[in-house]
Amino acid sequence: MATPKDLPQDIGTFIRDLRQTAKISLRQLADKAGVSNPYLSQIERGLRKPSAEVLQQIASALRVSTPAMYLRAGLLDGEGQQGVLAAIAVDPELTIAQKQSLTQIYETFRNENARNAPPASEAETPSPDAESAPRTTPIAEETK
Amino acid sequence: MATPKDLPQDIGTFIRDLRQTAKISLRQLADKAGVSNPYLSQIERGLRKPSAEVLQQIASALRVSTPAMYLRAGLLDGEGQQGVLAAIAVDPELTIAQKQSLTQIYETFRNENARNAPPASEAETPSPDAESAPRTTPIAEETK
DNA sequence: GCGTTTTGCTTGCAAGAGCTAGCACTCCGC
DNA sequence: GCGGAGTGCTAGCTCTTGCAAGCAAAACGC
Repeated sequence: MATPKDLPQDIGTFIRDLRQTAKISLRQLADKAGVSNPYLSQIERGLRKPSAEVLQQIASALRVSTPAMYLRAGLLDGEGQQGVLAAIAVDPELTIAQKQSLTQIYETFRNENARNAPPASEAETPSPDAESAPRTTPIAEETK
Repeated sequence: MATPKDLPQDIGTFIRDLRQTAKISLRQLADKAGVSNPYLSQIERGLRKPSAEVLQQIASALRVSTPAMYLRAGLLDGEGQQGVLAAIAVDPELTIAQKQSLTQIYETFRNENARNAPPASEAETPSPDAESAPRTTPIAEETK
């Protein structure tokens, strides 16, 4: 497994930024997320690499979507094409057949567009990051 | 952390099913995924609970989307309705017209499912298993 | 000043992830 | 029969994750 040193500080910094934006202490977030506060401290400082479950718990406590947290941690890709297929795959409202149909239609569309050779400049969308941030609802925790 | 015993066997069974559908041996998949074959064996039998990174590697080797794998492992929720529409909206590979078409098809499907008000017994379909499998391109590995 | 509370961090440990070395078994060709 | 190749698994090991116990410093109220 990759050592925490190989991991960009992003996820730790990301979590600390969100926490500070929400104006809650490390202990408050740890309690809310159900992880120990020393461990959360280590995560924020990049000394430990949290599992997906821990990330999920922290995301929930910070009211950030799990995929956004995973994206930041490098556990999910931010490519838009994967996003649609992924979303279709996880949609509980679709039957299997419908998922297959949508996937095929989607891929047909993409093939058409590839044939038309769309401008490369449009392929680079930094939007995933920008989307994650505004989705965070600041949590003003009262002092205990 | 939850012990593997608490984890449904689903992810291990899921991986084994996909692997067998792809007609590759445990060793071939392990090599391809970059994990040790004993460990993959343990994962398949539910004796170990793999990290998200390992799941990602296995997903890639089996040509399954990472989110689908995570979903199965309980690392992602199946909240899809928002996800699909949002993903379509941000997909850089789709034209406006295509986005509209996909959106309409998606909503038609959902309306059909809502109208059918599927019996609760049918709503719980193990078919998601079968749905994921046919989307995997069978990998016929040559014997080394 | 004091004591108390809050804050973030250090340290040592247990449990679990993931590995290597190797085993037992099956199948095949000679 | 044999050996070789392929298969899935066992066992012991190292390292990492996440924790509990506790520390040092800052903030606060008296």
